[in-house]
Amino acid sequence: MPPVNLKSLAEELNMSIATVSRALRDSHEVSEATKTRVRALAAARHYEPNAYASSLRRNISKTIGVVIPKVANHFFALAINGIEEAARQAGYHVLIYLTHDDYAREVSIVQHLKGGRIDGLLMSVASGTEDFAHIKSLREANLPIVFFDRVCAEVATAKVTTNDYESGYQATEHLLQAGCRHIAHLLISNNLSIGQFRLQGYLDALAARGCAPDPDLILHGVMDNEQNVSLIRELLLRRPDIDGVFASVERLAISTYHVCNELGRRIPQDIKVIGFSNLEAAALLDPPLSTITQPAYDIGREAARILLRAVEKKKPVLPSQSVVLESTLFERRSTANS
Amino acid sequence: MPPVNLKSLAEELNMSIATVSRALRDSHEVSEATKTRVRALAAARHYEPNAYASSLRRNISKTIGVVIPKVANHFFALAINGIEEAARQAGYHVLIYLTHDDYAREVSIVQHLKGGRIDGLLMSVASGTEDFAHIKSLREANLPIVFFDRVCAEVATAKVTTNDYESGYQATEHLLQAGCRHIAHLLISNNLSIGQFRLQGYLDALAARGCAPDPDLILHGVMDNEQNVSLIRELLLRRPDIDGVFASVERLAISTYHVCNELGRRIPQDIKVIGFSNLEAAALLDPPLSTITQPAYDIGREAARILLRAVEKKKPVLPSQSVVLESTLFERRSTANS
DNA sequence: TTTATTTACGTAAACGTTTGCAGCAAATCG
DNA sequence: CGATTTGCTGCAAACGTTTACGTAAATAAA
Repeated sequence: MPPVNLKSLAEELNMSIATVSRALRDSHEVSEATKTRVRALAAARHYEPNAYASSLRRNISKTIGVVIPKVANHFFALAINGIEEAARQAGYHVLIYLTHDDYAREVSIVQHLKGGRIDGLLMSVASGTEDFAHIKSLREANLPIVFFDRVCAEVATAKVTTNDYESGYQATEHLLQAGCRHIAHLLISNNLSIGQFRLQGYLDALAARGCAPDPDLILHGVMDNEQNVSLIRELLLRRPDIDGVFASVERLAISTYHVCNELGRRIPQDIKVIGFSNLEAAALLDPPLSTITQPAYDIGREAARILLRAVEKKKPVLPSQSVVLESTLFERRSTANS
Repeated sequence: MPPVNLKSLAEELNMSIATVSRALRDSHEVSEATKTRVRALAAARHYEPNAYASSLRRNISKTIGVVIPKVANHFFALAINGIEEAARQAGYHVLIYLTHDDYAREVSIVQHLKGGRIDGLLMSVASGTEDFAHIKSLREANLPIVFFDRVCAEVATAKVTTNDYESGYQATEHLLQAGCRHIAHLLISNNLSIGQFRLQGYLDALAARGCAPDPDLILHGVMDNEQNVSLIRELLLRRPDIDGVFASVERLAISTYHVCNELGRRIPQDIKVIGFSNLEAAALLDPPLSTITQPAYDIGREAARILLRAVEKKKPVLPSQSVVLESTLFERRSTANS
C-alpha cells in the first residue's frame, strides 16, 4: 500500500501540497469547494497527518509528560485519570514515566525530556530528591512545569496541592475528640513538603489542646515496608500508652493494622487509627478505616488544565496560578468511640 | 539562549553536521579523536537530539502506546508498571490512553494512533467493543499490536493472558470443597473472552462434581455499580439457597460484600465469596477476601517485551508468541470452612 | 611507480508538514 | 478604462536529523 500523505493526496487531486495542507487545517484562504474535495479524499484514504513532521515544523508536540513516583497507588492512578481526561479534551497526548522514588532515575528521565518530546510537564517529585538542578534546567529550556501533590518549593511555578496542614490538624483533632490522649504520628522520613505540613497540623492540634508534643511519638518511616512494620511494632511495644495513630501515608496505616493484629491490640477499642488514603476498599477493611482522602482525580485534572492553558497560550506558568484543593475526612469505625 | 543542535555543534567544532551526527551515533566511519571532541562539546552544551526530527527521518518514534479501559484499578496500574519497566529498559517511551470501556472512545484513540506517533501498541480492549475494524486497520497500517488480558480473538497477533479457564475451575472447586452446594457466578455481561473462559471453568467444575448448571445462578452484571448491587441483592433474596459466590471481576466481589452486609448474611458462615482481584488490601477486608490474583505486573512486562522485540527486529508479531501466565489462588477467611 | 583499498570526512537529499511570499485571475473602485 | 483590492492557489524554504554517495588523502597491494 502506497503511503498516504499530503503529497499523494495532492497528486490525486491535481493540486499543490500547500493547498491540501491548508484545506485540512481549515484555512480561510482556500475555497469551500476545494476544502470539500480535499476532505472527502482525505477521509476516503484514511489520511492521518504525520505527527512528527508536524511537530518538527511547528515546534509543538501536542504531548505532555507525567513524571510520578509510582502508578500502583490509588492516588496516582486517579491523578493520571484526571490528567488523561483533561489532556484528551484538549487534544493532547500523555507520556508517562515512573521514578519509583529513585532520584537517579528522576534525573535521567527529566534529562531525556529536553529533547522536545513534550510541550509541558506534570510532576510529583520522588521522595528522595533533594537537589533540583535537573528540574531547573528544564525551566531554562523553557518547558512549562506544574507540580502536583509532591511539589518542589524551589521552583517558581504553579503547584496543585491539598490543604495538608488543615487536614493534619483535623485528623489529630478528630482523634482527640474520640478520646485519644497519646497520639502517635507516622510519616515518611524525607524532605517532602506535604509531610512537613501534615506534621505541623498534628503538632498545632495537640498544642491547641495544651498537649506538649512528644518527639518519641513521631515515627519516621522508611521506603521498605517490612522495616516500617518493625519500627511500628517497636513503637507500640515501647509506648503502650499510645491510644491513637495518625498515619501520614496510606502504607503506614496499613502497616499499623498489621502490627495491631499481630500484637492483639483492638482497633478502635485499644488504639484508634486514621490515615491519609485513597484506598477504595477503606470502608471494607476490618475495621473500616477512617481516612483523610485527597481529591486525586481533581488534582490531576486541575494540574493538567493549568499546564495546558499555559502551553496553548505560550505563556509561562506562574506560581500565582497555584491551587489548593480540600481533602475530606471520612469518619469510620477505626476511630469510633468505643 | 541560542538553540543547541547538530548545526550549532558543527559550527563550533568546525566540522560538518554529518560528522557530528555520526560521532554521536558512534559510527565506525569517524575517528576516535573526533568522537571524543564531539562528545565533549555535546555534553558541555547539554545537547539533546530533537526527538521529532529523528523520528521523522528514521520513521521510528521509540514510543509505544498503551490503550486500556482504566487506570484506577490495581490490575491495570500494575500492568502499566510492568510495561513502563520493560519500555524504559529498552529506551522506549510510553503513551497512555484510557477508553473508560467506551467503544467510541476506543475507535477515536486508535484512529489517532495511525499518525505514526507510536512504533507499537499494547492493548486491553474495552468491554463494549464488538466490532474490531478499527484495530484491523491498524494492522494494515503495519503497526504491531500485542493484546493483554482482554484480548481480541479476531486479530492474529500475540496475546498475553492468564489461565482463566483453569482459574475459574479452581475457584469453583475451592468453593465446592469448602462445602458450598449452590454457587452463583457473577460476571460482566459482555463479549470478553476472559469472562467466557472463567465461566466455562465454573461450569466444568460443577459438572465434574455431577452438579447440573443452573442458569438462574449466573448473573450478568453491568457497567453501573449501583445497578449491580441491586441485581445481586435480588439474586440473593430470590435464591436463599445460595451459599457460595464466585465473582469474575473484583467489583462484583466488593458489591457482594456490600449486599451481604446489608442483608445480614455472614461471610463465610452463610455465604462464601471468592473473586478475581488484584486488590492490595484483600487480606485486610472484613473478612479477608479469598482471591484469584493475576500476575498483573508480569503480564504488562511480558506483553511489552514481546512487542518491543518485534518492533526492534521490524518483524510482525506472531500469534505463536502468545504467552499464558498463571494466576494464584489466595485462600482467605471469606471461603473458610465455618 | 601505478593501481586498489581503506579511512575520514563533506555534500546534499531526503522524511512530511507548515507557511511566507508571490502570482494571477476576477472583482471592485476611482 | 486603468488601478487596486480580494480570493485562491502554487512555489519553495524551512524544522533537525539521518544517510547514500562522493571525494580526498593515506595506506596497502601489485
